[in-house]
Amino acid sequence: MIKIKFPDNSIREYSTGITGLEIAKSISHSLAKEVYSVTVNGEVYDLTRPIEHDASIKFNKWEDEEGQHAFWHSSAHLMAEALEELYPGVKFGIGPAIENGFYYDIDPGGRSISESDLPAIEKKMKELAQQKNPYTRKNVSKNEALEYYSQKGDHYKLELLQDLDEGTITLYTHGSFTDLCRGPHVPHTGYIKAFKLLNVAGAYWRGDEKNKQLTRIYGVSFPKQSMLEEHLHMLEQAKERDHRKIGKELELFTFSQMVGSGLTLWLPKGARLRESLEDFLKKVQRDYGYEQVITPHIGQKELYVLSGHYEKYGESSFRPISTPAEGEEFLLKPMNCPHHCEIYKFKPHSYKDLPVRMAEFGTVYRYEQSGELHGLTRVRGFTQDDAHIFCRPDQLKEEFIKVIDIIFTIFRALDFKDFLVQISLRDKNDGDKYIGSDENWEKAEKAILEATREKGLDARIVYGEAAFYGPKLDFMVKDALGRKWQLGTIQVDYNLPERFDLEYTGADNQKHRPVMIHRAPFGSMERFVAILIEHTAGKFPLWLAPEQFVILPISEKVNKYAEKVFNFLKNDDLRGLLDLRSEKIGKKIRDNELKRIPYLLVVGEKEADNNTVSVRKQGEGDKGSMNLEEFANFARMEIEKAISIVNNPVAIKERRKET
RNA sequence: GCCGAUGUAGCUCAGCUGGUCAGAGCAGCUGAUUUGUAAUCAGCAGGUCGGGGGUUCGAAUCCGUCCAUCGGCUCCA
Repeated sequence: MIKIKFPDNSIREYSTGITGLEIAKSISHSLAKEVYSVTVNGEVYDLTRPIEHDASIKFNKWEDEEGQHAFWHSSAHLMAEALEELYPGVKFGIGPAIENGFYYDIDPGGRSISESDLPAIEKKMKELAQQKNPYTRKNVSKNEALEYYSQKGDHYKLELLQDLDEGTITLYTHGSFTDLCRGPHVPHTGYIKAFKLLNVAGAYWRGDEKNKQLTRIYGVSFPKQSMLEEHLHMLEQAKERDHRKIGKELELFTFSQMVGSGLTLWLPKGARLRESLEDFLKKVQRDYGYEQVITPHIGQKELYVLSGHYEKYGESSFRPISTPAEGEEFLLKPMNCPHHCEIYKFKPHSYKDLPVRMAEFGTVYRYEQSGELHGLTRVRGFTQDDAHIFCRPDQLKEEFIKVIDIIFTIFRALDFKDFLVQISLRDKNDGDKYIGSDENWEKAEKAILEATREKGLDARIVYGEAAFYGPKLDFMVKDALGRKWQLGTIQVDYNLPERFDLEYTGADNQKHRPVMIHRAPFGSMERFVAILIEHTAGKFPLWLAPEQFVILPISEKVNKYAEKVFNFLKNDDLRGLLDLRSEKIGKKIRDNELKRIPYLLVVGEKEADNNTVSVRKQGEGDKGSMNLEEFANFARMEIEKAISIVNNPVAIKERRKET
């Protein structure tokens, strides 16, 4: 007999060699139907794998990552079996469960598999699933495994086997298919009731472009058909929110073959949106003691050789621009920091001047590979909401806190409620990788940790993820569909001050090296606008909407009054339109709703008589009537409420010092 | 860059196996309509079917090439 301990600390006795599934059944049949794997003393087991010793166990249901993982991984194997039956001789790479489903990398030999082949594969999978073939686990010696795969002629699996240790190797078999696999799997293929193969893509073996390209088939599966349908619906919704689609519909931006791919053309409405974001951040930054600077789009090649960026971006990016002068070369700037360092060097600095905070919406150019381009999120020219803070080491923590405040202000204004924070520190065992003294690193890391703690951030700390030039703090937001996006970043840099020989004079009348902080709360305007579009589905908050209101006269008889309302509101600093078309009111409402204009103001004879507007809010319908001043105030309040700055005592103190 | 797919009017798309196949809806223009909370009606105009080649008596339709766009290119057996 063995003792099994459950998560609630209760203990039950079972006979040795009992399986997870049998234990689950002994508790209740409904439980047994809901579990997909079982964690035994921290190791995830198949439900059908015997438990030989006393153990603490935890059942993994669909809600548990380990449960989903086993389910999707089993689905990948099911697909592999189908592929082997349909395409005899196919070779297999890896087939893991991923965040939202699974994939398998295969080498189909001379054949090519395209999306049109997926239905046939799905059909075969369905057939194999209905056979309810058990997934059986077998411990094998390395030699046995090597022999199996050399016989099969699958050199990918043989390569994988090279890296595995004797005694840890297991094979899983279901139906006619055997795969080298760590497991765990669900008991049999019949568990996989609902699935869909989503797309086919090329993927390099082991992710290395020097290796052969395999065919990757992505899929997703669920224990119930309804769950699959829900998931597919979610994917549909994501498609509907695609910033490229909405960007076109709302006339925000476009690309032109003539101008070049990856080079954004901001249309008037998109430019207005971007401008509102920039104005907002400029205002916030002014309050936090930043100074705007403006620097050119190109710089001498030597500048980037000095900064080290030439090494990183020079060869693989836009080629240097040569001039009629012998040996003179310029580079499109891939980063703003070298320019800002030169501004810092314009005059000597005292410790009393620091920190110096320099901000610029600086446009940079990097040559992304053609296949990497993607809407606004991956482009070849983009504008960073960049700033560099040059400060003393003892000011790091306070500066971090202020940047965090700025980022919070933005998140609040834009309604990003869910976000994750990651602190990337150095790996102390890998000291050679990093530039800067131990003492400085110590200080910087401590500053970040304290700043995040003081701000009450629940940050994930990752060792070894720091850049070679300094530790960093990253923010990731979750959008309305729960997708994660990397946004703002704050990075400490010891490297550039060194390379540019930046200095300040300390209280001791000695020269000291300032520390630099790079930070970009939005990241880049292009990427951020893309995220914002997908987050809001194009229904921007009032302060950002390119058109904030539209006046809809019921008939020509009230056009004069409509114009009066329009002029009144425009004078009140609101942006809007006047829809004088001779369409019926229903049509005007529909068209303007589709343009996602926040407020539709219907005016007819009734409104003209009373000096009012009938307010209709985008997506919400009729809100009743208001008089003109009332509506203007109402709109102004809504905007102010959104973009008011988080009250911050540090910022206020700073402002006083500067006046 | 690589693998696969796609590329027809401003937009969304139809056009199967090559022979009235150059179409529809929306948008645009013109006219009628003067309208009360998500599409009023009619007419007109719009494309050398991504570019440039080839096969063919004949190509949007087949082949190869270039360009662009889309899905991807380690979340490790």
